[in-house]
Parts: sequence; C-alpha cells; structure tokens
Amino acid sequence: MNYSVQTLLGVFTIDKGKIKVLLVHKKSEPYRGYWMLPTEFLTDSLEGNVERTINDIGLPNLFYTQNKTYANIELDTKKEVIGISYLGLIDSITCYLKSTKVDGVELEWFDINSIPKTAYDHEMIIKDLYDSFKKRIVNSNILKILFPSDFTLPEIQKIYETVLETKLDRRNFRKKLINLGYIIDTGDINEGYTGRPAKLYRFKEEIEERKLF
Amino acid sequence: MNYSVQTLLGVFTIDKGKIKVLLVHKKSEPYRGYWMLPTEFLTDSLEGNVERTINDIGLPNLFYTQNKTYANIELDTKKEVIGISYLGLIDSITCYLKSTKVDGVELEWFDINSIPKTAYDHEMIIKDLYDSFKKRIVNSNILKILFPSDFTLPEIQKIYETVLETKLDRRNFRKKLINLGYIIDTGDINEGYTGRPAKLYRFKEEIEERKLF
DNA sequence: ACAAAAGTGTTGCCAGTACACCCATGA
DNA sequence: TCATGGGTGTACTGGCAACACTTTTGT
Repeated sequence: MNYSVQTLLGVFTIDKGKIKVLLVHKKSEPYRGYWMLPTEFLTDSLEGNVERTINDIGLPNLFYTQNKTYANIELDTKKEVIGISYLGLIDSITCYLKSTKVDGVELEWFDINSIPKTAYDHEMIIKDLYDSFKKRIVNSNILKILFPSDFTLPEIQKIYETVLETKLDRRNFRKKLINLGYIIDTGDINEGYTGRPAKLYRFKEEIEERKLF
Repeated sequence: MNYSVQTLLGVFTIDKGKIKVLLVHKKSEPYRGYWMLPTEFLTDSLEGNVERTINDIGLPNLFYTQNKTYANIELDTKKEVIGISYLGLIDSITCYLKSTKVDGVELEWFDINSIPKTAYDHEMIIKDLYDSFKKRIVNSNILKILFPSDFTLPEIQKIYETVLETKLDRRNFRKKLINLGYIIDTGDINEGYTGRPAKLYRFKEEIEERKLF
C-alpha cells in the first residue's frame, strides 16, 4: 500500500512566562479558518523537509528533534497519510526579530493552554509535543536554547513551577542554577515592573548537558 | 509522492549477562543469508502492525515502544520506503519458553556486540535501538520487564556496568536496589556456579517508575 | 510609606560514596 | 584448603530541603 508522508513541526518558545507554540492559519478547505502545525509533504529526506518548513516560517537555525510518528489518524483528507512530528525550540528574542508574516502565510504564537480549533488531529499531536517539551526542558542544554541571554531567575523558576506542577523555593532554585556554573550575571537588571527589579543573566557559550530536575 | 511504509521491531533481552537482539535470517534475494530486524509492511495501524510482527515471531505480550522513523536510507530495494522502528523488551525466561522457530522463519538472538552482516541499513537502526535501550534501562519499570523474577543483584550490576561504562561498588549497588523497596528476596539461591551462590530476587507486582542512575 | 517582587545565609538531613573483611560453594 | 565470587556495615560528605528577613523599585 502506498502512503503520503508529511512532516509536522511544532515550534515552542517561552515568552513573558508563557509557553507558546507556533501555528499556521489554514486559508483553504477543508478546515478553512482553523489552525495547524506547519506541515510539509515529504519530498527528499526527513531533515531536508523540516529545514524547508523552517525556511517557510522564517526561523532559520531553529533547533529541532524528531518526536513521534503517526498513522491512521486524520492528517489529511486523503486517508493514507503518515505524519512525523518534530519538536522545534527557539528563544523569544530571536523569534521577535524574525517576522512571522512570510509570503502571505499567517502565523501566530498561541499559549499552550489556549490552542484554537485545529485542523485534522493536530491538537493531539500538539499535546504529545508539549509532553516532550516538558520532559526536555529540565535539561540544561534545552534551557539554554530557550533562554540564551537576558533572562531572570524568577522567570525560569515560574516556568519550572508550571511544568513540574510544584512550588519551588526561591533560594534553593537560585543556588541550583548558579551552582551549575553555566550562567553569568550580566550586571544589568530588568527594570519597569512592579517590585524590586530582577538581575539579568546569560548562559555561557559552552555548557554541558545536565539534568536539573 | 507515494511511499511504502514498514515497521521494524528490535526485541532486546538480557541473557546470562549478555544484551541480545532478535534477528531474522533472510532467505531470499536481495541480501540472502544476511540478517535483519523483523519487518512488516504497513497495512493498518502502526501498533496493529507491530502486534502482527510480534505474533509472527511468537512472543505475544511483548512490551514495545516507538523509537525512530527513517527515510532515505536503504530499507528495501524499492527506493521510497519509510521505516518506523520499535523497541521491544522481554525477559530471558519468557523468551526461552517461547520457541523461536515459527513457520519456517529462522530467528536467532545475537549478542549486541556480535551483530552479523545485516540487510539494508538495519545495522544503523539496531545501533539507534541499542542507544535507546541503554537510556531506558536505568528506569525501574524497564528493569522489571527485563528481570521480572529470579535474578541476582550481581547479574544486574554487571549489566549496568556495561551500559554505564563504569565500575560500581557492590555494597552501594545493593543498597540502592534494595532500598527502592521494589524487589523481594525469594529465599532461593543461584547454585551451580563457582564461588558463593547469589541470592535470587523478584520484582514486586506493582512498582513505580523511578530512575536508578 | 506602602505594596510588590527579588535577593540573601544557615542548618539539618538524607542519599551517595568510599572502603575491607567475612562467607558459601565447587574443585 | 584454596580459589572464586557474594554478602555485609560504617563513617564521611556533599547536595537538597526547610526556613524569614532585608532590599529595591514604583506608586
């Protein structure tokens, strides 16, 4: 039997303490007006395909990794489609710089807790991607991708509190991250919010992969 | 473009301290006489397909989990094939009971360090599966699948020494496994080898998933 | 001055590590 | 009785958890 094959890319970022995923607005039937993961039918290699999607959405140099493969869920109107999902990660600064309007394609970042109506079975695929995201973010190298520079410790702490579904002690959390030896105090502070401004930190160039939780 | 899709199942077990994988002997050209992972072209769902493979090799109730998807490597003589590999795990006692000769298909367990000449790019796929195997075996639930009962602690220790590429202290290793609270001393001992016989243990019925290393 | 949020240090505990001798069996 | 491999206990240490007050800013 013959199948069409497509790659689906779920790009995640963390912006102002919110975990967000990039979706594209579907302009044609079926599911017109619904949202979906950027998807590309396979023409060469899997990675080549994902790279093409990355160019289409205007986020070159995106980190990505294969996640999960699906068959016999609705991925297209044609029945026999195989879908291979990829998890992409980017920091919020870089994704601000890049325009999210490319070639008339309408892209938008959605809070992971407010995903709009999605085409096909993309909602389930997004959920699986988010599960992977939560498992991976406890690794120092993934954290560095999401927060390369100019982050505050309370900001990262809140993310971990969301992902791990616990409250964390501020002092112990600080100690853990600083004692890693991978982050540097930039000397700047995060002005303009209520309360005492937080110090801004930056990840070092080269770090080891280490589990934080 | 249309692709054929196949699932590949790499079943791993640990027998007499050796990590082994189950391969099937190829009886027809191309690659006649070479060995390969049990493979099945996709006809219904991915899991349905894997279950079918499991029945073919005579190991029902096998634990398995999706591993990685490949395209544009050699998976068949036809060029356009997608391969989705699954990691299967079974304890050595159960796989002894089950015959590995089914319907004239010749199956054999190979030590992971002595893989024979493999058809297509299966050697790379096996290597990827083995990498996953090594990452997963540090979890208590996976350990239980491989060693449900009548195992000795030195036996498991040697496996971890292989997988982690370190030497472990016997006393500390014992403490770690026993303090988990998931294993029971059966009261029996492992006779018939040189030296003092080791105690035999068994995993409890219900255990939590816990990381050991 | 008050509210809001961030920064800071000390102590206790538990888990992990290092380490050496005795025990049960087969040959 | 010897060789082989398995079982056992203690002391140290370093990382993690618990815990409250002070500091900086905006209003």
